Amino acid sequence: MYRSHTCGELRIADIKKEVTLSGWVQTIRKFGSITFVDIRDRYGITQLLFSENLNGQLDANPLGREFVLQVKGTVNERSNKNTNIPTGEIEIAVSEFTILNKSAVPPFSIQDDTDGGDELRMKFRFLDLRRNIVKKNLELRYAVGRSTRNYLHENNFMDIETPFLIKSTPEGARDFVVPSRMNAGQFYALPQSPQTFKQLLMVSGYDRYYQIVKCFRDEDLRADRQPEFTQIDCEMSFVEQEDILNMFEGLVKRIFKDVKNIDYTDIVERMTWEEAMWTYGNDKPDIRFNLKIANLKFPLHTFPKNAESLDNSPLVDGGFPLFDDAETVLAIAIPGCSEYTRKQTDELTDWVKRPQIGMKGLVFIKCNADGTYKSSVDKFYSPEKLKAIADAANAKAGDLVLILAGAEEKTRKATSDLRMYMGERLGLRRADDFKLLWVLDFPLFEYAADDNRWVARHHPFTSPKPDHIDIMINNNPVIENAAEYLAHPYAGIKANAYDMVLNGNEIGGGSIRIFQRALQEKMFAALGMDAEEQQHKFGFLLGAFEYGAPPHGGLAFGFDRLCAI
RNA sequence: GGAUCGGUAGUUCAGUUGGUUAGAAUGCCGCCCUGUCACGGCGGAGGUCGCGGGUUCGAGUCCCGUCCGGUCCGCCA
Repeated sequence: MYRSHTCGELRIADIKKEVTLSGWVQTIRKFGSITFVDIRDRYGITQLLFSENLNGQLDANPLGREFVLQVKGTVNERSNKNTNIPTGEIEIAVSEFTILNKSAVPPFSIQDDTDGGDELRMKFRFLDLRRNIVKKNLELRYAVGRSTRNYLHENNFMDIETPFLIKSTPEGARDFVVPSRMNAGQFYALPQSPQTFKQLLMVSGYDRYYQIVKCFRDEDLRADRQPEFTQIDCEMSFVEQEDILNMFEGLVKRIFKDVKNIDYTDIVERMTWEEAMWTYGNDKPDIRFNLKIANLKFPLHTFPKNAESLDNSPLVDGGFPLFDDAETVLAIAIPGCSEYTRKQTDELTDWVKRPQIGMKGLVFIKCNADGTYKSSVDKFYSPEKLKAIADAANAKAGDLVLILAGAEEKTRKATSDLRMYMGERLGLRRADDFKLLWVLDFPLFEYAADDNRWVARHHPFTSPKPDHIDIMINNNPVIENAAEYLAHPYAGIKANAYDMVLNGNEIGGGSIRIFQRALQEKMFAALGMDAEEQQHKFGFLLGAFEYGAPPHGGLAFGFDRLCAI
């Protein structure tokens, strides 16, 4: 852990040189008249050797760990004293030293493999930041930012700052607010994203804009979500979806090259949102591994629309009440796991029953190597039927078929989680493997059952697919019966919106925007805003659209998440 | 707002069915060791068991309340 091959910028070639250096002392080991001290500076850790006559002076100082030392000395080549073989490392034989400052005993060990817990390290963040591993993260973040700026600059994007103390545009997350001194009782909002500003910049003719910018959303935390985060925010004019996809997969490939020296030469895969939900149960699938989901019963509302009728379902004749009553039955064939023991299948059952997943149980079919089938539902199904189900799940001999049944949304999410868990368990989610994916054609609207109204899935400035605009304009958004919202025309309207997914993480998303006042008004109306409210909240944008707003679109990457991955 | 797990030495944690003086590792302090590098050896200091109340002959352990932290759901245009 403390081994170093360099000292500052010194190399083996610098042996015998006289040097001066300063740093934090991390460990001290004494052997009679010799003392070894590991000193850490911005380049790494180097060992100092204090000889007999200096030892006393060092000894005379009651030193805590992590005090600051400046030393003068000579660079030595380190060797194994028994064999006299050089180790390829260097050390400084100290001739003179000054203690620049002393330190209290640190509350945790300042090493890569620290004993400090999260809370303690955050309290003493300034000590945590001394750790090499944390410094490496900041360096990586800097490199990603630099690479981004270089790429966007070379592609004629311009970095333009937008204001932080702004008018609240309440839609979506809760705003952070700042009290105004000038207008007592009134508040500024902090931007949730520079969305409307960058659209105004497009109207102004700055047709390639970007900004690496802080955004603020006053929502509860998650492991990968913070109230204050950074976006790579971009917007372009006179473009279509295809232009955006090409430009920004170029950015991510460039970051891979600059930061990790990875040549991402594969074609970035694309799939529609419906396909992603159907095949992976998730709008941000990890496509590093297969384990696709088979839909044994009801589809995600008619997708794929004309592929197979429900009569072809292996479950159509019934026989097992749990499946017969379920809205959705989903299966995953796990290759080569038919030999799972009772203990292992029980483990999986317990896993899906955890509160986080919340399923009541797990049905499995073992597709034995000899062509027979053994399942947890043997008493409900004939061997022929089991074979039909296994075939529908694309299982081969030697596979284990896992089946979940229940309400559509919950079951699909649980199956998706189970897929990720099995991928992890089988070692298919390799950390050195990177797979990019565009998910396209998201629904424009989402139904908020609590409020009995439509909300924008992406944001209210997102343009519908061109051939869906008519549907939107010619239908009333009001739903009479909440239970039948899926029959409403709005449920089928797709957006010109896209997400970039990396290894199962949403790293960026965006859309082609609405740029005509009439359509934007229709969109606001569909979300339940009357003319007065529209004018009050978004009058500035609607007004701007009247002055020759160009077609435009863009996207934003989650900078922190991208760096984390 | 809801569910769930946790809080014990500086730190990371163990602590059985409620039962003697609450332990380990590491860190810290002292002594020993002339090439260590997760050094080694010997010794020592270090605890309001988050806080408050209750049950009991007896509470780190059981119950109630409360505070703090993690994870998940809601939420995240």
